[in-house]
Amino acid sequence: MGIVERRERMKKQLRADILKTAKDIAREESWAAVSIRKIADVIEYSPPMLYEYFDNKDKILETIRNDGFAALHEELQKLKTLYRSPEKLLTEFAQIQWRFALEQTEVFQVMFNIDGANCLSKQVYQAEFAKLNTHPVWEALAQIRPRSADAVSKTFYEWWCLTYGFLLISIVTQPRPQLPNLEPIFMESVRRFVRGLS
Amino acid sequence: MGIVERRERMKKQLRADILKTAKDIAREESWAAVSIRKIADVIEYSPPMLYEYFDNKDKILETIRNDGFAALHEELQKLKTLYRSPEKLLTEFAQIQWRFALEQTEVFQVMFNIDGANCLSKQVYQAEFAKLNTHPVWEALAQIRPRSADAVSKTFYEWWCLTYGFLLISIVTQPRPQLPNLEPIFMESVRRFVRGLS
DNA sequence: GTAGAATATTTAACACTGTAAAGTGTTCCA
DNA sequence: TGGAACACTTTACAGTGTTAAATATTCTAC
Repeated sequence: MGIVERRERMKKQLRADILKTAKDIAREESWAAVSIRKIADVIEYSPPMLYEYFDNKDKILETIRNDGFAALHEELQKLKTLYRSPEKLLTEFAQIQWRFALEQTEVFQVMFNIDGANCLSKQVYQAEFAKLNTHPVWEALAQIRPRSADAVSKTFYEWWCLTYGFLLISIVTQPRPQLPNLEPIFMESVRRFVRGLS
Repeated sequence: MGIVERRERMKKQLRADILKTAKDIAREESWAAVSIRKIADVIEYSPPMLYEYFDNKDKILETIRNDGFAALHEELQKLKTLYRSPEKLLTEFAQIQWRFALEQTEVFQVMFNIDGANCLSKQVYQAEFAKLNTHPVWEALAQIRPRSADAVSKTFYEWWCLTYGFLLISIVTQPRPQLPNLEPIFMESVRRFVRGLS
């Protein structure tokens, strides 16, 4: 009775292929160039086949967006087990965010709707700001400077804007030969922010 | 001989109408919903007529983007005559940026390629980072903490990422009605940045 | 092993999109 | 008044997301 299992496995594989192909095209061309027909062409199926796996194009992007946030969350959980110092956790996570934006720019573009990536489903942001007090970054901030939950949440939002905002601007305004090495500037900003907390 | 002048005037008007209509549609629906045909419909001309005024759709967005940056530059020049204190200039400008992003969100979206606004022509960013030492914000930063030109330019980039990054994240992640609550957090971040300079 | 049901997949079509070429008016000057 | 210049529209093409219908394939039951 391994037949249904094999089918299930192939379905999962094809679904993953769709997502990968979308990202590949976006990386090599741009998100504006990503079309259902082009993806179908690469995975060697007819366009309507994609609708067996995703309700519509937007859901494809939504999946990539959610996966992106999930991947960062995973990294964050790893860091939590690695470092006891909340300051260290924050700067290390910022470093990971930088690498992620650099190495998987096309995913980052979807996560924040920039440069042609346009995904209507935005409920992932609400999720990011729900149950804040269990978020490792929130915990780290509270640990560094214990205050009311609301005050910590404010700082959390500042952190969010500082790190992701920096990356967004850096990606969108690229290429920018005048300021070649932005990573040190980014990390310096982050460290100053962390220092300024206590 | 007022005929050619009248024609010239009407051409200019129509050009402005195209830009305004694009922004109107973007504001009421989204940038994804802005199409040549829809604009043509509103200004009551056939679609190809638009190509007498703009080479293509991208040029329309590019114009809106450039106009947006130009508008902010103008405000900045005004501030320069109003305030002697560089700290005051910076915080006041941040306030203006906030209001601009709030009141002309659709222009802001084009300026930074977010939420469906997708404009390929990015040379305005290069222009923003060229001749930095004449930029009022650069001057203010240099005045507060005089250092090497490179060091000031670094700080300028941090300022840019802080303010615009904050606004980008706020626009992208928040459903509109919640945005006003964030202004104090934004301004607080800006003031802390300015304080940290000296 | 074959009929029929269930799945898997494709073909064809619709209503959109940006844009170019060709055609039609309309205005103006000699 | 004829013809050039200009203003503008019609038509068309290749592309988009998406749906319904048609077809091919696989599996199940006899």
